[in-house]
Amino acid sequence: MTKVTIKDIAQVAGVSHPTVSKALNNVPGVKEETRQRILQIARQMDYVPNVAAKRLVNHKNRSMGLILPHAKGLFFHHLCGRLEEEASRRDINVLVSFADGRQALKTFREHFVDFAVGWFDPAWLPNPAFTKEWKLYQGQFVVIGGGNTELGHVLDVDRFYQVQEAVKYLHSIGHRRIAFAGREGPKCQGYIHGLMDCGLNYHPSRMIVINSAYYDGIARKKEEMRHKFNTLWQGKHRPTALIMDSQDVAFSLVNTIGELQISIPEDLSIICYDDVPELSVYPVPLTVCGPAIPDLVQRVLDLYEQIYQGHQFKQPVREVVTSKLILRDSTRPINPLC
Amino acid sequence: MTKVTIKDIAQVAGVSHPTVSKALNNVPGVKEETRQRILQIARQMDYVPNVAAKRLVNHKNRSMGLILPHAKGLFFHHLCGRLEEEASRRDINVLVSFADGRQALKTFREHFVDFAVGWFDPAWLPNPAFTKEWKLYQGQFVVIGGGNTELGHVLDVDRFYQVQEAVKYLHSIGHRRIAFAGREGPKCQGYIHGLMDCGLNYHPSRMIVINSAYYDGIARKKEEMRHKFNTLWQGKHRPTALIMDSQDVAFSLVNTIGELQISIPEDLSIICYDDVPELSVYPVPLTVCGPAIPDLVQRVLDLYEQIYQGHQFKQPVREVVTSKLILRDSTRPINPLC
DNA sequence: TTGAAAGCGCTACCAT
DNA sequence: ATGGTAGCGCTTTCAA
Repeated sequence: MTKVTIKDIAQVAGVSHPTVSKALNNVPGVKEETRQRILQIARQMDYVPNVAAKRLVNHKNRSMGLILPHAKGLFFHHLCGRLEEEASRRDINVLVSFADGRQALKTFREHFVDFAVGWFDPAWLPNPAFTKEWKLYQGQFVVIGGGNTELGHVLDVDRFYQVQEAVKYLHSIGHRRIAFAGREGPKCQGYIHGLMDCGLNYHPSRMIVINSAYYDGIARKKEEMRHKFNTLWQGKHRPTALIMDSQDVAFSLVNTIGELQISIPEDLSIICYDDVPELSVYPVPLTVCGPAIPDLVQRVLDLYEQIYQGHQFKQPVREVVTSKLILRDSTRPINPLC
Repeated sequence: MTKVTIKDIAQVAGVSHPTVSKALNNVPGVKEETRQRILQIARQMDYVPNVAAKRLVNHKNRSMGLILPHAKGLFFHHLCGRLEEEASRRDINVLVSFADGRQALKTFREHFVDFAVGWFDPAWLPNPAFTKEWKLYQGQFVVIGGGNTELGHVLDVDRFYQVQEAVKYLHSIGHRRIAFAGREGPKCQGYIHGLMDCGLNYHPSRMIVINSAYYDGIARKKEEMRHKFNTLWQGKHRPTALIMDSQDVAFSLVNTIGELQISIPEDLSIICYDDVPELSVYPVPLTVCGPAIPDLVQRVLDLYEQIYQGHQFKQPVREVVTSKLILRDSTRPINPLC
């Protein structure tokens, strides 16, 4: 099964191979009659263009790489699914890499993926190795989910604001003793500022800070949370509402809460950051905040399209994807004096 | 920012470009000293090989594509993480696609990923469109997790056997009324055959068949399960043990069980298919079966290495990755007469 | 409108 | 051990 090349077609058609190339690529400068004849012969001979040869000469393609260096949990899973779905509708190839940023970019560079979308921690800062690789990377680069960088476009997610709003909402329905569980970072800050905005005191014991990292293993994390939550609940600062900073915190903590015979929302109202479908079918459907994945995907694809069309930005895009609280059954008003 | 080629390296190193090529590819015939010097220069210049040019002369690059067309849930998440980790240790680029098989293969072809690993349903059969794309695909193709195909190598997972063993285990610790919840397929069959092997009657009402598909939404699935399980539990065939066919079934069902005030394992022993870490920190750590992700990854990488070395298989690999039950707290012996 | 020639980056082959 | 040259399949001048 020997491969058919444009030279073979040229020979059969009695023309030269550049003419075949032009005909096949709809390049003007070939008589319509000749073009049709060539097209037909190509079809008959089952010609398949050699992408390697094409790519060697010209480097454009519609593709996009998603970098998820420490993707953990369901949010990223849904993000991948949605992005693939929408991108394929627009005829864009999506490849995802779970390698660290530098390595992922290098892989994309090798494999001709010329538009990269990276999800990084809010605290992320490009290190020298990354910056170097970034400079080598010829394509466009978009950071979503935060991270401070001048290197590319940024589609940020306002964690701070969203948690702040969550606090305000809880306050508006009568809660005064509001706790928070999560890692340090913008969500944590949003919690504190939310309290201040409502004229509530921030009490350190109502802040459950999770230290264990992903690689510590899930068992360790769960143990840590159970212990800390129990201390809070038995202590004198028992809250009436709790904000959790992510879906995976909810995963461990809601169980712990159940074990302690605490009812949601009767004894404790809960709001969770991360708008993933799974949280809507918890034993009690959870009120959530955080960016809507479809919105995020839409913005990324719009940006891709602009860049693909060759639009020149005077300066990198800086945009914040907002969202609103989704009320479900895990929050309820309380008598402020109770 | 112009691209660095082997000619650029050759110039700097004061050698010819074929020598650079040999040095970079570990081809014998280059003095060790020269090789080292070239390697260092290549690193300093941030050289990235042009995979298109390599492909044009039929040369492999160390890359691997993972196809996860309908990856849902945590198992795939952990699979991605582990594969990336182990592959990067061996200097293999991993790219993952969430597109359907045909589209994913096309994407890999266009991006010169020359080893594709696809996870497909056990019932999967390549359709004509897929087969056509497969023929175009230059690289090697491995199916993991099942699917019947002659097209490539198969690293199967023995769902049937694993569930069968789970039934036998439950029987061995005294259970006689064993139920199953999941989709139709090999796991389901394994359940029935397991019962038969133990001399137990298969009773249709003890089989909770889940019909709702992924895209029906998680709420629908949970509702369906709750209803069906409740019917079983209130009926005359109330089981003492239950096998769940996947992590996402557990996700909904364990909650339902809790709502019904049923204690695990006191009232009901549970075994869940899918060996993911999350199941070890459920309110009660779950006994699980199913392939160990590290084993799966190891086998894939071994196969990759063999193929990369140019090993010619007389016939496609057909292998089954086995595993054993992991006992945790969700199963307990019962008095057979109880 | 057409085609001859050059060249993309790489490896293989055969000199030296 | 090293390098010159050819060629993979294609597109792109540029001259006819």
